[in-house]
Formats: sequence, structure tokens, C-alpha cells
Amino acid sequence: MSVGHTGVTTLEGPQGHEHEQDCGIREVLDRIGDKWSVLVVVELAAGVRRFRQLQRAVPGISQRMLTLTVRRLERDGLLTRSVYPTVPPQVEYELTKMGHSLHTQVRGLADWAAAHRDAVVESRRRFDRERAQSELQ
Amino acid sequence: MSVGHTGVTTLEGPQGHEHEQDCGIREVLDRIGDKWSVLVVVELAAGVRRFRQLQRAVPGISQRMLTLTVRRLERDGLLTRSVYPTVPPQVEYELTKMGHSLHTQVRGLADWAAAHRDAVVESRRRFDRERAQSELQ
DNA sequence: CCGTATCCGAGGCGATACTG
DNA sequence: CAGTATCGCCTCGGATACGG
Repeated sequence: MSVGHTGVTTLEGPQGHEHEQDCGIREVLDRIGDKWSVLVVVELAAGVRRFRQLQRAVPGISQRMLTLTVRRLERDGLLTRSVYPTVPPQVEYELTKMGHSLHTQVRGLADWAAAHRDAVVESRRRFDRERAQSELQ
Repeated sequence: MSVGHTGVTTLEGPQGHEHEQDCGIREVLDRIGDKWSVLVVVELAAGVRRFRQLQRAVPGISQRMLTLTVRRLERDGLLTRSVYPTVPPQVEYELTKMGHSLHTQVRGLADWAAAHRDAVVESRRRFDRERAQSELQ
């Protein structure tokens, strides 16, 4: 894998595909299927953000993961990173047009989740209950 | 965590959230953000499938992961599992109405991916090239 | 403030072997 | 055919410390 650069744990996201038989879905998931990307996109959809702002806006994220996440999104052309050589340094992140178009799709999923959350919860409850039943014998 | 049942490694998917500050997005990702769920949903969107059929349709998936994946989707009410006590046993999986509605959203993402794949690839190329540059000094 | 480097644990997932 | 049980790798990601 040609270890040439300074070893940022790899910017390539999850990792290499191999088969490619599906549609482009695996491709998307390998991009934004990780723990934080989507949340960052959503936050940035609301407007320009600085590093700290992002970190505060996305509750559990660590500094390391925020860095990795925005770098990958930048690499994919989903956001831009603007460095202002002030003191202290200041960096602004902003969604690109493509980033916003992705956000639209993500909104779709979020809306779906909101609309079906109750049904999912109820389904799980039933499933678990019935499962508990059959375990008594 | 009340280890009561037969230990299927947990059907709860990824694992428990904790903060909940975002929208319902983390929720969706915890459901279908794993390696296989979406691919199974997509395949089932085409029609009823049996276990083997699914496994063949989703190239890299192992027997274990297919089992876990369909169980979780069933638990969430996204698909139904019908067992026919024939010999040999025969089990059919079919998307529920809710499963199909999810599929619609997933299609949206897939279409987005298809529409922007080239742009993403190009963006990466540029990013990596420029990165290689600055590494020479 | 904005990163990067290193260490390390947790668990997702694959391989394999075994039941009904 | 459909599913379960074990085992172990390997990668993601959190904690921490340091640099510009």
C-alpha cells in the first residue's frame, strides 16, 4: 500500500472495496457510513463553521476524529477548508455545492427515521417479547 | 446487560447511543450504517428471496453476517421472515412496506453517488496530488 | 486555536465447524 | 437449506500528549 506520507492513519476512509457488484451504494457507505461524517455534513449545512464550533456542535466527537472526518470530506470535495493565517490560527469549513446536494439526500433519510422511529421501536419490542416467550421453552 | 439468551453476539446492531443531540440521523446510521444491511435491503427490494439467494446476490457476505443482518432487519420491522417447514427447510425474506419506504431513500443516496462519483474521484486525485507536492518540501 | 503522533481497548466481521 | 457456536484478526475510534 505504498506507505509514503506522514501516516495519518489513512485518509481513505473505511478501506478498500474489492468486488463491486452492487450499485454505487457500498461506495456511499464507505464514504459517509462511518460514525461522524454525516453529522458533520448536517452541521455544516447550517452554515460556515470553525473547528471548535464543529466540535462543540457534534457532541461526542474527539479532536482526532473531527480532523480525520473533515479531511476526508475535503478530499472528496464535499467541503472546503479555508485557513486564515491569523494569531491564533483560524480555519473555516464550508460545504461545497456537492456537499449540499449530499445533505439533501441525508435529510431524506433523517426524515424517514423521524417518520418511522415509533414503528421501529414498537417492532423491536414485539420481536424481543416474542423471543423471550420462546425462550421459556 | 442481562445476559439471558443464547448469545447471538447481540441483535442490537452497532450499539447503544448515549447523547442524542443530533436529529434522527445517528439512529439511521446505527441501523443501516453497517456493512451489509443496505445491500440486503436493495436486493430484497427486487422481490422475495430465500437465504441462499440472498447470499449469492450479495457477493462478499458470510453466512454468519447474513443471518445477523436479516435478523436485525426483521427485528426493526423492515422485512418479514417466513419459514416453510418443508424438507429441506425453506425460508423466505420479503421487504415490508416500511422496508420499501426505506429503500426509496437508499435509492436516493445511490443515485446521488452515481451522479457524483466522477467528481469525487477527480477531487480525490487533485487532493492527493497537491498533498504529494507539499510533501516534497 | 488547530492540528498531529502514539498507544490501546472494544467489537464488527470473517473463517470454520457443527446441528436440524 | 438454514442456522448457530467459537475463535481470532483487524480496524475504528477514544485518550492522551505534544507541536505550530
